[in-house]
Amino acid sequence: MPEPLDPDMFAGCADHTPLPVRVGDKWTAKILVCLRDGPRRFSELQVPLAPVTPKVLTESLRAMERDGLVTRTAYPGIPQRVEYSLTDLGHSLFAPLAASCAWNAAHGAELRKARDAYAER
Amino acid sequence: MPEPLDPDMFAGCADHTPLPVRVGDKWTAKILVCLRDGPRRFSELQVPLAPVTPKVLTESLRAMERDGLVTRTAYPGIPQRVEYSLTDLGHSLFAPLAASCAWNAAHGAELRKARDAYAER
DNA sequence: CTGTATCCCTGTGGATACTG
DNA sequence: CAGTATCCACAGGGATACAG
Repeated sequence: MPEPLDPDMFAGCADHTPLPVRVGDKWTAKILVCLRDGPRRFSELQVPLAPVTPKVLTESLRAMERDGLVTRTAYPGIPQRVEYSLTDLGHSLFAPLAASCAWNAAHGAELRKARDAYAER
Repeated sequence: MPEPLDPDMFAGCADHTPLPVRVGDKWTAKILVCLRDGPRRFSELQVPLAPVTPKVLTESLRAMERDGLVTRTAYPGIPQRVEYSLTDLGHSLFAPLAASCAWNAAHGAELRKARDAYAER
C-alpha cells in the first residue's frame, strides 16, 4: 500500500520531461554521436544525417550552441568553412545517452513485442 | 583528425531519437515516477500531474500500456475503480531515467547558465 | 560551402463539454 | 469515477528556393 502521492512532487521540475533538455528531439542525439570523435563541418554532418534539411540542421546546431553543448568556429575564406565541436558539457551527455542506448539494447525487442501483441486487437 | 563519418551510421536506428520510446514526451516519465511505489488509480494520478486533462492522461496511459510499460486493471462496481501499475519492463526504465536525472543534477545549472549568457546577445 | 527565407503539414497536447 | 467526444492552438519539422 503506497503512501498517497504528493500533490507537489513535480513542483520543482521544469514543465517538460526530466530528460536532459532538447535531447529528446529528433536530431540532437545523432549530432552528438557525429561530433563524438572530433570537429565536423556542416556539410560533413549532412551526410550521415540525411535527409535532414539545412534549415533544420542549422536550427538544431544553434539550439545546442545556445545550451553550451557545441561550439561553432568559422574560418574565413572561399569557400566558407565552419566547424562544429562538442564542449565538455556536450561530451557529458554521453553518460545518460549510453544508459538509454543500453536500455534499448536490453529491452527494445520486448517493447516492440508488446506493441505488436497489442496491435493484434 | 577523425575518420570520415559513415554515411550509414544511423541505418539501423529508428527514425527518432535513440532514447527509449515515448519517454521523451511530456508525461510518460512523470507517470513512471507516480507509479514507482505501487498501483495508482486514475484520479490519484491526476493530482500530482495537474493540470493534465483526462484526455491526455488517458492517451499517455494507453500508449504506455501498448508498449508493455503499465497494466490496467478495472474493478467492477459503482463507483468504477481502475488501477494502473508498472510492469517489470516499466520498472526497468528507471535505470536510464536515473542517469538523465543525475545529469540534470550535475550539469543542469551549467546549461541554464550557458543559455542565459547566449541570451545576452 | 553554409546557410536564410517562405510556406506548409502534422502531431502533440490542451479546453471544454458530456457519458456509462 | 473514469473516461469520450469535439474542436483547436502551437511548435517541430520539412520542401523548396535563394543568398553571401
